Amino acid sequence: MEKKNLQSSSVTVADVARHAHVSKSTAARVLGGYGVTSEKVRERVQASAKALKYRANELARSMTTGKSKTIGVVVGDIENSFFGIAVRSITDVLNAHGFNVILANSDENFDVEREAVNVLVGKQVDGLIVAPANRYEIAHLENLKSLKCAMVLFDREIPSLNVDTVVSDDAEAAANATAQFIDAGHKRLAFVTATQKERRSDDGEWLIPTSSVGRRIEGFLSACSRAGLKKEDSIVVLNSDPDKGLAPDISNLLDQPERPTAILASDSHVALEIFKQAQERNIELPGELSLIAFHNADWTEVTRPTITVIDQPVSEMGRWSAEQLIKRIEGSTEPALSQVIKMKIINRQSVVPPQSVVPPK
Amino acid sequence: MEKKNLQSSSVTVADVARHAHVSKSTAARVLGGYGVTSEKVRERVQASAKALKYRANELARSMTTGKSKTIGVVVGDIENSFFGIAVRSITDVLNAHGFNVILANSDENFDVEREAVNVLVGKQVDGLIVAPANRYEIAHLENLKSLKCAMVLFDREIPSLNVDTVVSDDAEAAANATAQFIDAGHKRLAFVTATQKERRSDDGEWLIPTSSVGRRIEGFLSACSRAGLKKEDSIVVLNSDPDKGLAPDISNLLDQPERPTAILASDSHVALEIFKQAQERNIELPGELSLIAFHNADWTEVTRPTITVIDQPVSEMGRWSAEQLIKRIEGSTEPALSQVIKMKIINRQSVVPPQSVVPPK
DNA sequence: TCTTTCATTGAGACCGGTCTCACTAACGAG
DNA sequence: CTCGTTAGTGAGACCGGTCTCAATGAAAGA
Repeated sequence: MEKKNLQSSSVTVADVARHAHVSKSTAARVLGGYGVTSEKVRERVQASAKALKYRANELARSMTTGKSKTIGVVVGDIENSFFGIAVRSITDVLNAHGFNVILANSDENFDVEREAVNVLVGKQVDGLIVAPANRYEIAHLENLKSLKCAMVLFDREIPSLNVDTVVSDDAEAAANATAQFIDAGHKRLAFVTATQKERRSDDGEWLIPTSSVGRRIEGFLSACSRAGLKKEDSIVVLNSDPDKGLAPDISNLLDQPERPTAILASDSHVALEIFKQAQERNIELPGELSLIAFHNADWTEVTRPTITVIDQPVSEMGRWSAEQLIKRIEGSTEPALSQVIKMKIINRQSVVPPQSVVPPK
Repeated sequence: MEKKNLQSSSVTVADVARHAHVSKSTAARVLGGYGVTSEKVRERVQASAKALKYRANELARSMTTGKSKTIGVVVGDIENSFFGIAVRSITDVLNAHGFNVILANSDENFDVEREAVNVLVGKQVDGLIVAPANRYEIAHLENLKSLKCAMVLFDREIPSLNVDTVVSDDAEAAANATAQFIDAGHKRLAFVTATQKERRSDDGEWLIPTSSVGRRIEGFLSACSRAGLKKEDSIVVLNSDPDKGLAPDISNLLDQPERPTAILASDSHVALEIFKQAQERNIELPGELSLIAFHNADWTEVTRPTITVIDQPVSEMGRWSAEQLIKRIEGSTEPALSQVIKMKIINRQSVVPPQSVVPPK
């Protein structure tokens, strides 16, 4: 009553101990829930804690235990519903196991990602779930292996890292969707993504930094060549100028004299932009343009036509990554797992044979 | 070379100091970037730090400084694009100022929210941005006022808390949208939200826990009564069974013999469900049913008809909340601000006079 | 040459918990 | 009655940083 005129600054174990007339050690045992204490003392300490409105300082706790009960999650862009759903399922699983999530957006920029990873490691996260923006820039992730920080890659693989990874079967799904176009009679196809290509590799080729997109392109191209399509009839549209966004590239694609009759969109944002621009140009869907989109976005069921999509089991991927991370944190030492979750095509109305081969009724 | 056979456990200032042949204090000064050090020593310490791959332990740093450089953000559901955008803009601002974000989903459940807030405070966050799920349950937030933890309310106000708050002008915008329906000749209107009503208050009335939704309903009802609409012609549809979701409630609404001719949807999810169910029932939009939705979701531009929306400046709200929080953390003591950000209606094609008053051409 | 000043450094307390270890008292066994 | 065992407690080191304060030594002024 005469002491403690400090305004509000936090109440510590020592304060509670003093109030309950026990040693700091004993109060800590009660409040920390470890060791042994007598019934009598326990009640007394708890009463004091309540009276003083004691709150444990988790930072101090983490300092000594070495466990922060915090996980870093690094995604491309939380605004994107793909990552929104992923983060949701990840946090649900982690929270259920007593972990909290520090969220970081890489903006699909490698430098931002590296910085984010460093900060998170500095904050002593127990683990990381990362959707790496660039499969060719992996030094910052490689460094983690020497630390006690668990890691799971989400949606994008980096085989050389040899670390737990969950992806969907991007190449196969893209190939299947492409085959569906080809089976319907399409001869000029495009794959459209908002990803940019990057620095030439040693052998002079352009590289796709985002592994999932890269694999989709592989699938698309292999299905095209398997069907004997000419190279110039299997168009891959990338983002040519990040400042302007993808819209100009889609304009170019739709305005070219021999525009494709079928497009595979790498995500729902891309599909929406294609849909919008087709409407503006009075390009009739699906008659003049067939469309398949990755990601079963909610709105793809209400457009006319409804849109055939490749449904990514995002929640399942999120859940797997979180559960696997927890296993690692709990000490699992099994060899790195690579989980591939199958996608399935949901057939709706946006794929039909190209107009030219269908005689008008 | 003879010591330090510890496998990988972290390198500390003391280790660096030893390696550089200086005291712990001096090494700490260099690595922490405070105090004064000579050029020579600085270089030597930095070289040692690099050689040993030193990484600062931010937890330890936070312990002594009392600043964790971490902010807790509690939203209803990150899967919802409204919150997705909000979190994005919040993290952008905070990251730019050196803060990290711990994300928590309340699922619009008060108990979850309270628990989340407690955990975050335990983790010594420097501040909190909260979208409180229940404006009548505020004890957990009131407690924070005695702590050194800054707070800003996002999208939902609790006047009695007297804390910085950013909201949009929900009542006014709802009233304007409703007036637009009425001006077009509609006489039977509905407001639809996924929120549930809750425990009767003392005077026997049902309460809407989500402040923003509550204010929208107020605006809707006051515009209705101002226009002289009968009470039974101003329908408010709430979620009657959280387990089943809102779909059955929308079914009921659309299947009733005298269904409304215009609906105001409280968010884009609700609007999508209404749109979908109207399509299933061959209810023609906008002829048989006019629709206005809160939130300018990307897909509202590609449906047929395109949907008139109330555009919420979500990013601006997010930015404001983050900037205001930073001001508080930096010590601002100005009286609590209440920022109201105006929404504006984006007129598209989904509002027309009701079919019965328009003679078919 | 002696004192003063200032820049630089080192020693050690501290943050708020956890945890090891020693100590006490009570109990049952021999 | 003495000894070993054990439940319960307290003292104090420790985690990895920050920060205060005193000590050192060289340069500058007298």
